[in-house]
Amino acid sequence: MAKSTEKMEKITSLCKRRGFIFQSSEIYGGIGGFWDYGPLGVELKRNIKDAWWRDMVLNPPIGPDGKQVQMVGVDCSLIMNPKVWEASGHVGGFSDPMVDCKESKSRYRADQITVAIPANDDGNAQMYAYVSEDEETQAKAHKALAKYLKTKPPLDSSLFIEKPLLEIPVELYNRIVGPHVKDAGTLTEPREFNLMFQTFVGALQDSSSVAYLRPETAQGIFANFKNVCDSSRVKVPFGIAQIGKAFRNEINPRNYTFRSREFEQMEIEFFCHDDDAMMWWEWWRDTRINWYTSLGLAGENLVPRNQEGDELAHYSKACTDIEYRFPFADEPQELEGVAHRGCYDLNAHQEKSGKDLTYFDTDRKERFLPTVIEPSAGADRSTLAFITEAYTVDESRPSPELMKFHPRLAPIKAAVFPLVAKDGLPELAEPLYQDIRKRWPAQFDAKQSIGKRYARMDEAGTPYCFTVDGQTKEDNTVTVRDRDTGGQDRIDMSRVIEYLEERL
RNA sequence: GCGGGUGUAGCUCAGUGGUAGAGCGUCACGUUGCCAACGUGAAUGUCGUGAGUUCGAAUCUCAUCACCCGCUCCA
Repeated sequence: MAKSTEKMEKITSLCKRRGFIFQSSEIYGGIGGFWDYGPLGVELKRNIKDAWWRDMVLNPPIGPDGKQVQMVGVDCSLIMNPKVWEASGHVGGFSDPMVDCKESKSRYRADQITVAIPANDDGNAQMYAYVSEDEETQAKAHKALAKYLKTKPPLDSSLFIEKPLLEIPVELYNRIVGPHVKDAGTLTEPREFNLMFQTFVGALQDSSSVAYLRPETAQGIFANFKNVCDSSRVKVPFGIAQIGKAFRNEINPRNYTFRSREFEQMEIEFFCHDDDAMMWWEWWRDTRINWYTSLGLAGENLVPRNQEGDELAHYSKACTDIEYRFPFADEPQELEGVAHRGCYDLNAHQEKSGKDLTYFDTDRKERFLPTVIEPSAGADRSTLAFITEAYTVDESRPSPELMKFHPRLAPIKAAVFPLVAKDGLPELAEPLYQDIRKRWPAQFDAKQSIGKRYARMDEAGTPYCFTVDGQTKEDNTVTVRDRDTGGQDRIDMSRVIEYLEERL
C-alpha cells in the first residue's frame, strides 16, 4: 500500500475516533458521497467559515486601488426558480440519457444511436447499433448485419429496418451489438447523467413542479445583483459573498470528503468595470492565496495553477485554481477557483429574465454590465486541507499523533487541568476554566494521568493547556504547555486570559 | 460507469463450518504525581445488510450497500 494511502487512512481514523468527521447515516450502512461533522469537526469548519467571512467580507485587505474593498453578504435559498439553471447553462445540454458500453468503455448519447434490425426478425435476431450520422460506425454496422444475414454487402435496404435506440425496449438490449464491439449485450440501459439533484416544489409531483437543489451558490448572488445594488448603497467595484450548501450528483464520489454530493461553498462575486477587471482578478488571486497561507496552508502543498487555452471557459479571460497536495492523489487538487468570468452570468440572466441588470457608474458617467471576478472556495475541501496539513506524526513524543491547527482554527482553544484530582487543585482550576470558557471553547479534564490528558488535547489540536499544581496554591501561578513544542512556561493565573488573547 | 480489494468492539486487527476474541481507547476504584505510567475490575458487537447452502455460517454461495486502490468521469 502506498505510504500516502496509509497516511490518509490514519487521518480518517483519527477524524472518526476524535469526532471530526463521520460517514453520514453510518448505522444504516452509510450513503455514498455524504459526510457528517462531529463535535470537533463542526467547530473546526465553523472557524474556517468564520475566518473567511471576517477576513473577506467584514474586514478585507486594502484593495489594489489603495481603497477599502466594499463587500456585503447574502444568504440565498437552496431552491430557486428553475429558469435560473436554464440561464446559467446547468439545465439542458447535460441532461441527455446516456448509454455505456461495458466492452468498449465508450459512452454514447442515447438519442444519437440508431439500430439496424433484420426485417425478418424472429425475436432472436441480432441488431446492430451505430452512431447516427457517423459513417464509419454506420458502415460497420451494415457490414456486420449483412454478414449476420449471410448476404454480401452492400446490404439490400429491404432486408432491414432502422430505429432510434430510444424506441427499442430495454429488454431487447441484450440482442444489440454496440457501435464499437463485436458481441451483443454490452450496452447498458439509457441513464440520465444530469448532475443536478431534482426535487419537487409543492405537494403535487408533476413535471411542472420540478425544481433543483442548487449546484452552486453563485447564481443566488447573480440573481440578487440588482436587489443588493438597490438596497445597500454599494458602488461598483464591490463584492457579494455567500456561504452555503450546494449539491451535485457526482458520478463517482471519492477521496473522503473531497468529492461529496452535498458540500458547502464560500463564494464571492466581485463586480467591477471591465477596464479594471484584470487588476481585480490578480488582487483576488493573491488575496486568496495569502489567506490560506496565513492560516497554515503554507509551503509546497499549496499550489496556484493558471488555467490556459482550452481549459478556460469561452467567456473567461483568466482563471487560477488554488490547489492543494492531498495525500490521496499525486496531482494537486482544487480548493478554490479564482475566475475572471467577464459579464457572462449577468448577461445570461438579463436575457433570460428580461430584466435590465446594467449598472450606471456615476463617476464614469457610463452604463455597463459589470465584469465579474469569482473567487469560489470549497468549505469542506478547505477543511480537509487544514486537517491534512495539521496532521503530524512525531515519533519522539510519547503520543506521536497531533493536530497542529492554527490557533484561530483549533476547535478547542485551551484546556485546564488540575495536576491531580485532590489536594484542592480541582477547586482552584475550576474558576480559571469558567473564566476561559466565557471567551473561547475550552475543556476541563481531571481524569487519569497528566500525560494522557496532554495527549488527548494534542489529538484534538488544542494549542494551549493550563495546569494547576501544588505551586499554584503558594504563588497563584500555573503552567502553560505549548502543543507543538511540549514546552512549558509558568505564568500568573491572572494573566491567562491575556496570554490567550495575544495568541488567538 | 469498469476492474481489483476490504468490511468482526470507539480505533487497529486476529479468528477456514461448532460458545465472539486481542491490543489500544473508554468508564470505575486504588496507587502515582508534568507528558498515552501501574494494578484491579467493568461496559461496549445487527461479525456491513439481505437471501441461500447446512443439523449448525463471522467462516461457503449469491445479491446488495459502504469504503479503499487503479481506470473513467467531473458541465
